[in-house]
Parts: sequence; structure tokens; C-alpha cells
Amino acid sequence: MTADQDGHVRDRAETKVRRVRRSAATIEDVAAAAGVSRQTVTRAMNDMEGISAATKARVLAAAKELNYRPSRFGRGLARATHDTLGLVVSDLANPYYPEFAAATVRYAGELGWNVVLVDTVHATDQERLLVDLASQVDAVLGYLGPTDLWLDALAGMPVVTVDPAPSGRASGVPGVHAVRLDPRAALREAAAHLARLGTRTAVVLDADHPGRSNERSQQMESSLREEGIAVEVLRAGGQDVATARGATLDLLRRGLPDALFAWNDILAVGALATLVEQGVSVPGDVRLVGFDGLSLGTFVTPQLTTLAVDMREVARQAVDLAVGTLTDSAGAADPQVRWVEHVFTPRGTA
Amino acid sequence: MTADQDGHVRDRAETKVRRVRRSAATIEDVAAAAGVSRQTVTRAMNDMEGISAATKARVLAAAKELNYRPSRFGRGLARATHDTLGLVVSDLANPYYPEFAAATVRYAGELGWNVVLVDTVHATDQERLLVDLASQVDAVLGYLGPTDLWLDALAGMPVVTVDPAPSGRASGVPGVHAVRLDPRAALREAAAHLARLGTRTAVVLDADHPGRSNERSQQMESSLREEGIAVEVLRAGGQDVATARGATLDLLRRGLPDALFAWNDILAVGALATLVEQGVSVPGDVRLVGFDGLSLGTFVTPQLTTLAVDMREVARQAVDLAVGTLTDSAGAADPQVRWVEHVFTPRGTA
DNA sequence: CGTGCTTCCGTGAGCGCTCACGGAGTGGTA
DNA sequence: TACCACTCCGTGAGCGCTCACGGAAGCACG
Repeated sequence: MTADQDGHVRDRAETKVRRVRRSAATIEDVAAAAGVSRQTVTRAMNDMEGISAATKARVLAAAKELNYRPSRFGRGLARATHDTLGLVVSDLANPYYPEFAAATVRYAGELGWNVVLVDTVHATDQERLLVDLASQVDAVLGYLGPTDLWLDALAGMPVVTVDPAPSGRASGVPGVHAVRLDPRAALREAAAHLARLGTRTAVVLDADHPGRSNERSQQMESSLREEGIAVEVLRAGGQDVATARGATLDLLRRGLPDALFAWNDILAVGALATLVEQGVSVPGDVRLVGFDGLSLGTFVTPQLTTLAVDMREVARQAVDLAVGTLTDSAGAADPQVRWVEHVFTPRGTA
Repeated sequence: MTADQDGHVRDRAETKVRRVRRSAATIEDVAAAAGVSRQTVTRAMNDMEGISAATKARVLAAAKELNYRPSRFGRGLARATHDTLGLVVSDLANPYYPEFAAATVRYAGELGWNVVLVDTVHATDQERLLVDLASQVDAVLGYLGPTDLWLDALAGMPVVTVDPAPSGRASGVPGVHAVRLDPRAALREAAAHLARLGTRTAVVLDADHPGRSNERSQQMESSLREEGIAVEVLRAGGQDVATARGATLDLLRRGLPDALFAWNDILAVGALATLVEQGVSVPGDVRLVGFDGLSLGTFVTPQLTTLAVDMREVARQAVDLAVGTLTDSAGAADPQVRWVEHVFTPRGTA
């Protein structure tokens, strides 16, 4: 890391890279080897029209012989589009995001789109990361974080945010769409389910994040109240297993409620482990409900009752929105919102 | 999907993309706005020498004003290197790979390298994917699968394989390195630990993959034998939770051993869940040991005893090898192998 | 005053590819 | 023969950027 006279810190690779000279074959080499022109090579490589089967075979053979790989950069420069989507997640170490990413990569792949996946949590300069991403993809989708961080960096490019709605400045901007998650019906189902099991008191285990966390736990709270259940919201201040353990131990000391509603499956799993270790029976003594429907919830015993989000559906909606904006005539770029409903998934803990 | 006369199936996005015309600002625009030349803009954007502070400030202001984002393609074409590593994993839905990817992205980022992450399991044409990756990165590392699939596609480019050794044709190729995992010491420790607990019989729960699986389970088998423990290898034929459940139920019918040694943590967690559900006490009736040390093993109760691999260390070695080959003088490209040892991590199940 | 050095900046050229065009050859019709 | 349509292929030009150079100005030295 060095700093220039403006105090701007450079964190790129400073050491001069003396690359193993690859002397990669270029389109010109292939053209010469096959005795044709560049354009004919292009036609062969991209399955374009206007080339005879014999010539095409000869070109492809030459390409294979020379180990020719078309340069993504050359192509990117010459073409207007790149058949590529940028997928942004905030932290691959959080099991939620790999599940989302895997579903998206799969669906986009089925449609013939490439995906460039970036993880923002480790980025030293998030804006630079997004700017860089923007220059090489046709659209960006995923968990982009606060609007101010990306609205300028991605200006003029189709964007699909997932889960939290694009706030303030971003709403109404052409080409900026949203896939939103609606847990309300599933929450009502879960609350009714808990009431049916005789639940009188409940604790909402909140991760206490400023934005959406509040909305989600508020929704949890009100749906429980509507079933006549007394609710306390406990802000754990984090969404990792260790935090859940601490909060649960705290709860044990103060006296357990009939049910525990966790902000997400990770907190739920942490609570479950702590409860079981302390000899509390789940769901016998305490009912437990998670949120997200991660596969992780099926690894524990008893398996976690949760409000699942259908990742394939989220992926489908997000990719369809992005691709739709790209393929439709320019007029169809007006902002759209697609809702995906959570699904109440009773398993072993409630 | 269409097929041309050669029967070659195209799976790229066929629909013509009529992109929202972005009319992105180019370096020329910035140069004109700031009243300087292209080269001066380059100097300002890349913190290069030979530019006065005043001019630099003027250029950066103009760039910001025009919302200028340097094109990755233009830059890629003009530059020899890209400060970018290609990271290949086989399936993000398998919790092992996100942990590896997160560690690698983080460490590479600390060194100032960008990372392009690709998932091969969903690729319709894996070779094409790798060829595409190769054209835009300086080196490739990760889980590349069978040598034949990538050796040609990545010819002449630094490659670092992780875990399984590059087989046959790839060994000894300049620039093709390996980070290998060595579980032997940890296996001995685990076996001794099990013996100390009075284990007389054990079952190795194998995932039954043709290549490395055999080696791993063989190592498990022999280390247990050396402690005088009778071993049976059970080939489950898969490495998902459902498979583990089936195999465990099968085992229950036939009579349980004193200990279960699972091919990886996922199988172990599946076995644990099944055992607990069936009223078997772990580690009371059966000791259980996993393999990999995924965070997932700390989510279950009791927490999984396992042979952990230090992902940060693996990431460090892999990135260092790749970057080292790139930065050293060309002679240092002779194949290297870095070993990372597993760490026996006794937790709750043994 | 001529020479050399340093600092700052601009000019061609070219990276590898695709696009829009145009031309050569073939076969059919008037 | 003259004309047209069609198939196949090649030729400039240019995408946006950086590299290697070279030139202009300012200053110090003999």
C-alpha cells in the first residue's frame, strides 16, 4: 500500500507483473492458418451465417490446433452487449447468499447468460468494485446495499435489487427494478400455527439492523399479536450463531416464553443449539420458528420450522426483470416490482 | 436453443439485445472536458507519474462530472495484465465451496487482486466457461476437476489446483501448481482419540467418488486399523444429507459400530441427525467424526467433532502460488506443491 | 550561450475483435 | 448475352484504452 501526494491510497497490486508470456493465438493467426480472413473466423466461431460447412470445419480445426481462445476484451470492445449479468452478494460466508447465488447462476445459465459474481464484504472500495463490474456486464442484480452506494456507479444500466426496496432517490428511476419478499401471509400462517399449539407468550429474536430488520420484526410482532400472543422483541445485535447463543442464554436466565421467532435461520439454529444444550425441549418446552428456509435448517435436529423463500423463484424473477429490460424495446424500462411470497414450512421445531 | 448444420448446440442468449443506450463517457470525452489529452487522463485515473497535482485534480473533476467509468475491455486490451484471478469452484450449493471462496476472495483482496468467481456445476459447456475465464484473468485457481477438462483450456497460464493433485498429464507442467491437503496427522490423532474412548469397531462412511474419495477413505481406514480398530467401509454413493440418512438407517438395521467416520461434514451432519432422531446417543452410543471443519458443524447439537482444514491457510497458499508465478521472473514457474495439514478438532461428537 | 537534466504533457500506433459494406462467383431467367 | 438473386468471403474502420516515444518548457551548469 502506498499513498500518492493527494493522500489517495492505492491498494491495487503494486508489484510489476512479469507475466509468463502466453503469446496467445489471435484471430489473425487462425485466419492465416486456415487460409481465410478474420471475418470468416468470426463467422465460424460465433455460428454466424454466410459461411460454408467445409470452410467452417477448416477454421474450427485450425482454431483447435492453435489453441485459440477469443479474447473477452476484444469482443467486449467490439460488441455492444456481453450476454453477462453482474450478481452482487454481500457476504458469501453467510449461508443465505450462496443459496441465492447458486439459484441465480443456474437460472441465468439456462437462459444462456453468463454471470459475474462479486462479494462486497471484502471489497476495500465498494464503489470502485461496482464501477468495474458495470463496465463489463449488461445488467446488475442482487443485494446492492444502500442506494447511495450504487445509484451513481450503475447509472443508466438495468438494475434489479432483491429484498429491500430501493429507497428514496432510486425509486422511479428507469431501469431500476426490485424483487421484493412478502412474508405476511406466511407470518400469519406461522402465528396461527403457534396459537393452535397453545402459545401464549413469544419472543422475537431480532438481529437489530437499522433498516429492514425493524420492518421484519415488526411484522413478526404484529402477526403474533393478532393471534392474541404476548410478544417481546429482543434485539440481539447481530446475525451470527454466537450472538444467538448469548441472547438465548440471557433469555434462559430471565425465563423462557412459549415460542421463539428468530430473525433468520442462522439465529434460529444458534438458539436451537443453545436450548438443546441446556436441556430445554424443542418444541416441547419452547416452539422455535426461523426465517429464510436455508438448507442448513434441515441439518439440525429437530429440523427447523421456518418461513422459506423459494430461491429459484427469486432468481427467476430477478433474472427475468434484468433480461426483460435488456431485450424489450427501450420503452419497457419503467420500474417494476415483483413480489415473492414466503412459504410457511412446518418441520420439527414448531 | 438452436442447432446449426453441424449439430453444434448454441445455448447463448439468442434474443437480440437492444440495450438501453448508455452512451457512456469515454476517455476522449473526459480529455476534451478537461482540456488535456487522453494520456493525461490515463495518468490521472491510474495514479501514474508525470502529471501535476493541479492538472490531475482538474481531470478527476471532469471524470466525476461526466460519470466516466474506464472500460474494462479497453483497458484489458491495451494492458498485458489485469490484476485479476479466476476462482473456480464446483458447486456453490455445497457449503464447502462458499467457505473456500470467501477465504480466497478476502485474501486476494488484501493483496489488491480482483477475483472472478465461477461455478462449474451449472455450466452447460465447462470447457467454454474456462476458456472464457482464461481470456480475462491472469491466473486460475480452485477446484478444476479432471485434468483433461482444463489443461488445454488453460494452457500457458498459471494454474493452482486445490486438494486433489493434478493427475497424469498435468504434473510437471510449468506454471501448474497445487495446494494439497494432508489429513494424515489429524487422522492419526482422531483415531488415537477414538481408541482412547474405547472404540473397537468403526464404519467409514464413504461418498464413493471414483478419485480422491477412495484415497481419503483408505487413509481413514488404515489410521483406524493402526489403532486396532476393526473397520468397515460403507460406500453411500453421494455426499448429501439424504444419502447420509439412508446409509445411517441401513447401518441401524445392521447394528451400529462404536464409531462413525464420515467422508465429510455434510455426511456427518446427516448421520448425526438420523441417529439422534432414532434415539441413539451421540457420542454416548456412537462416536462421530466429520471431515472439513465447516462452520455448519458448529450449528448442530452436539457440535461436530471433525478434521478441520484451515481455509485461510489454503487460500493464502493458493493465492501466493498464483501471484508468485505472475510476479517472479519467468524462471520460477516450475511446478510447486504446498501442503496444508488438517487439524483434528474435537468438539461434541467424539 | 550552449548543453544537459527534469518535469510535464501530447502523438502515433496498436491491442483483438466485430460491424457495415462491397466484391467475386454461381446459377437461373428473360 | 444481359440481368438479377443468392451464397460465400474479404476489406476498411473503429470500439476505449495504454504503451513507447518525443517534444516543449523551465532550470542549472560549465
